[in-house]
Amino acid sequence: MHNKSDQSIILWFRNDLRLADNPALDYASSSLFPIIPIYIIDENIYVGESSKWWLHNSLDSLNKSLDSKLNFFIGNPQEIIDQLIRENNIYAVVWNRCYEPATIKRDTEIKTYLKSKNILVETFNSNLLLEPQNAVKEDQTNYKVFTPFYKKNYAIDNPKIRLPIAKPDNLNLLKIESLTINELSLIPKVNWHKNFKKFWQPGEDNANAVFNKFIAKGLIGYKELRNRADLENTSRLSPHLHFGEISPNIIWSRIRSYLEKNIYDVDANHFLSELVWREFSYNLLWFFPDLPEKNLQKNFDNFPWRKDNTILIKWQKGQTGYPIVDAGMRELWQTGFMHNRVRMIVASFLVKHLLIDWRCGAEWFYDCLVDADLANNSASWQWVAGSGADAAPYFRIFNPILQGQKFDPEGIYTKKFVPELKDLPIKYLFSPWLASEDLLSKINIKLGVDYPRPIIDHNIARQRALEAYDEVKISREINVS
DNA sequence: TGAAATGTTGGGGCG
DNA sequence: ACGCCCCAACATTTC
Repeated sequence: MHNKSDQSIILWFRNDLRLADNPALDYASSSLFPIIPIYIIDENIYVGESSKWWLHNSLDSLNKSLDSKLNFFIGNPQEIIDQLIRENNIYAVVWNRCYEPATIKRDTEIKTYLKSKNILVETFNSNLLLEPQNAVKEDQTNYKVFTPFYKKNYAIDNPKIRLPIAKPDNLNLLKIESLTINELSLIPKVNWHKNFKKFWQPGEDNANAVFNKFIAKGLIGYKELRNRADLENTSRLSPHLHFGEISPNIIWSRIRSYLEKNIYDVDANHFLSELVWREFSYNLLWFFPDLPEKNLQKNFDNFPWRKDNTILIKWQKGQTGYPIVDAGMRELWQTGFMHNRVRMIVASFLVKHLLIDWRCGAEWFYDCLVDADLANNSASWQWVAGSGADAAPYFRIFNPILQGQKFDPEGIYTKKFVPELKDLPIKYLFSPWLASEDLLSKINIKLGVDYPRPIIDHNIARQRALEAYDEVKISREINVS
């Protein structure tokens, strides 16, 4: 039998790779037992390629903040933890909760198992302002429309939204036999991500620096300018949030104090509403675990998607012939990220112009985005497709020419990622096929050679999409009657 | 968190 | 001076 004085506590890090405002860490540290911090690569849970790059760097950063005492493992978490409790005198296992269907199932089983072994298990909310069960309607069912969800649950002074917890000091950490970070083999072998480090610096300190920069430079004018692809008014916090390098509570409380100066500040309020969209996505995924695979609205099950891999690949590679679409897809490939407005444009283009299943787009995004997040990605794709909650109406078809003109008015963003068009006057930048042969040859562009002709005519695609969506309308009428 | 088609209005050119 | 047409400019409706 172990002595009580030998006991230690296992702190299982997951999507909470930070020290500040980390309830599980706070609990472990207050327990006064030595902490064995662990991270497990669960090979049964799919992580996108860009996310792996981020994860490696974020873990590296966390490990440094933990005096290089983070213990890495690969395999089945239950087996790994089981071995740890057999080899060590473990008082408790603690973690912060995750909300993806596969993770919920896994964690529930582990919790049951550990309890059967008489090991104390404590879990916490570190990742959401309100957990899904705590943001339901009076009849206990979940919200399907964003605005009431937001208004009823996310008043700025809602006492149910926890204030951030300070970072504990004097951590007593135990290093045990485990893998090195490089043995996790997270860095993808193909070096397409070689430039990511120019755009992104993972880790808690960097997350806070990005947030500070946003408050100082991006927040004023945010409501309108967040849509401008050529400006830097978006927060770019999404990957930091996904991996838990910063908590939504830290963001919430900071903006809350900002609002004390002017509670009606439209920019700060709009920024908070975007944070609540994240909560809404998690809520939807919680109550509809099939969200990543199945249409939330069943009448979309009969939608006549086109299966055309050649077209899909052209979209993925940024070769559609619509410069704003191609710029976005190339930004994604080169940087692991895409501006939010442009995400909507390329998604609408795939689903409505090309009539390709939103799941194909979601899969590509999930693999390419450093901020890939099952809840946000699934909910947002369904929103664009029209099959989701509070979705974009089927008839809202973005015109990729007008969207380019509106949200990249000088073409700076587009020309950055589609440099072959850098000399094309703004008048034709978003519709190069309208430029004269003469003009095109002056700037050394031959359409179809140096830059593709449009993959499909906008007006034809628009008509075709409206007709396809008619079938959804008809099947809805059948479902209703 | 649209875009296009259609409708309305009002000023100016012109017979 | 008047009515008619044209057509921006704006508003409304429809997809």
